Amino acid sequence: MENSLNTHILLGNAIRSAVKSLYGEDLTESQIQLQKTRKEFEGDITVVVFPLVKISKKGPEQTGEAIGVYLKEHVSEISGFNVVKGFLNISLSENFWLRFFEYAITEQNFGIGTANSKPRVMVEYSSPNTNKPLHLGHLRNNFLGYSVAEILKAVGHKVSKVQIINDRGIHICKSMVAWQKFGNGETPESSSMKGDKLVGKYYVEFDKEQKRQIAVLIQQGIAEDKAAAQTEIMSEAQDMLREWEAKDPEVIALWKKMNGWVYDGFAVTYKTMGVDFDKLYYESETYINGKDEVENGLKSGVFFKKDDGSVWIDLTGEGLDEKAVLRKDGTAMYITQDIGTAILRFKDFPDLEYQIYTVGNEQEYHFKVLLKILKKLGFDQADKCYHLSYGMVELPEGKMKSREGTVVDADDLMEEMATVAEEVAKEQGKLEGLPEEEKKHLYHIIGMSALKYFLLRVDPKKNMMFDPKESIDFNGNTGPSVQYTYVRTVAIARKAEEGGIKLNSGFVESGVHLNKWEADVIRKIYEWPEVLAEAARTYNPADIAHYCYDLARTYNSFYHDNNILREADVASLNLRFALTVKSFEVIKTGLKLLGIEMPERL
RNA sequence: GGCACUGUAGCUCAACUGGAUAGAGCAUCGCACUACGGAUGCGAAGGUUUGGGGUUCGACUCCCUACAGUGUCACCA
Repeated sequence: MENSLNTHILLGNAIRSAVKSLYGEDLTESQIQLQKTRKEFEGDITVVVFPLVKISKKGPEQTGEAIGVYLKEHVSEISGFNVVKGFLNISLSENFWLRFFEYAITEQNFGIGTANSKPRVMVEYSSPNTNKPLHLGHLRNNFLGYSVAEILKAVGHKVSKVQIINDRGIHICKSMVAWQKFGNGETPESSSMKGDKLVGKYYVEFDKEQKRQIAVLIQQGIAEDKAAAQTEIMSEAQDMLREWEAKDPEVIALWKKMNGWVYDGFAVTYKTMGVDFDKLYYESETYINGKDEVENGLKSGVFFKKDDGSVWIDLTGEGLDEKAVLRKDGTAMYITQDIGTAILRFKDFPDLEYQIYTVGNEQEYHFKVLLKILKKLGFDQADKCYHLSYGMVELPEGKMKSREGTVVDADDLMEEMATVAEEVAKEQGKLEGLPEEEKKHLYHIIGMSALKYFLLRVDPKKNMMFDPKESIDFNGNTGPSVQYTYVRTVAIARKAEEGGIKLNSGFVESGVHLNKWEADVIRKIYEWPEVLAEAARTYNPADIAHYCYDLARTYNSFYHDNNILREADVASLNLRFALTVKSFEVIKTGLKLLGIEMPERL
């Protein structure tokens, strides 16, 4: 935005020269405090004068008054001011707001940065294990990671969305063993199950058999903790892992087959979620890099070897513990693989500036350790790795918990959301008379918006409570309610167009006066670029969600008690039409960054 | 037990990073509307920001302390 439309630059400079001329001193950046004027006071922008009283050596009111007089005299955009306690409230002229708005409607990508104008950022999210289906926790993870990536893209970064697939290790061997023993050659086709569900089923089967065998051993007088490691089925899984590492052709073939099923299943789930990836990393490939890095670190003395052959790092000097990075049998661990992957990624993308890991907060310690290790290995880009940590999602007691455990399956939940959307829509008589196929699509869109909006509107780092019923309400702070407002603005815009009202500029010349509502909406739109920039800086999509909701409400507040297309002269009609169009453009852009689709009708 | 995060209206969440009288939505109550114990609109009520100290012009925000919740402290991932 040009400087004459940027209030911070405009007022910042003016205040600087005001203080210079009144009191003969230069101000630092931190002494100029500007904020949006609160609703209950008159004005647009507020200068906090407390930091200036030390310089003026006068009371806050006096100081504010003096600066206010100076500003009004020297800045043509300022139409008035008032001082309340230590707050100087400044009103900007209609001319300023109209000029801004004319600028905003000519920018089709208002607020969005120039594509690829900023350094590359990598966002990792999802990163599932391949032995079981995606669950509720993955939903928050995926939506958060996807949204952050889209936000960064919107402000101009090159973005690579990636995930690391944990396709290797004892967990997948468990599913394989169980399938061999109990599967009778069952496939996704023969059982008409999603592939990930099928493999997950055998993971559970393994667990059952394991428990059964443990019970038998305990009966034979073996201690419980030892029994777990001595079962026949467990040793079969361990054998299989060893065979896998030795690249036994039969084991590898089975591993590929079952992982293939899982990927097919995941693909369906990701499609429903509406997320995607630019590049996939597989642990089965990257763990080698990790072992190499450990090897190098061992030579340079960063790591040390214990008598049994396991390799460690001593982080007690950092206030952490000793940490193993390689098992005594030389096999790689979770962290080994992560060391390799981090370094590999910066090699894969030489222009990579920053890396964001979207991973749950239960792994905060893990990442602290990982970054320390990378740093000790002399990998300076460790400072450019950020753990985007998020809290757990809980559900209201009882409902929607799957039979056995506490795990809520992602596919089931998303399907349930569409069903609830259907119920609510039917109850309220919406969508009547639409073809069945279109209805189905809309139920899906509504259900997903409810889910996404609800999960994203909460500060990521906090644990949260997800209530499906509350999330899908067409009133209140929900995705569907924002969608609903959006659809209404589309209808109004359509009606205006049919009525021959055209979107054009020239508001400044036409001499329109802004009523309160119009001024409110313009001011709200003015905030958009700042909100987006802030969200990109803090990796927090919640800011965007709240903003979109606020804008929708601000817009709505007028719609409810006025017919905005009536009772106005031509210039005002044009302005209102333009406000309608711009409002829904901004809302649509905002929600798109959250991965929420906008229906054309509802 | 050590470390980390969290604690705001009955419930789910905000509060522009130290600013004005702590805001929304559900739920509740009142009014309007009416085929309706519904949907909608308007309005009201709801708070010692877990307790206690401190820092300053000013604290939900920063510091100390107590309490409560969650996570984590594996040759698991």
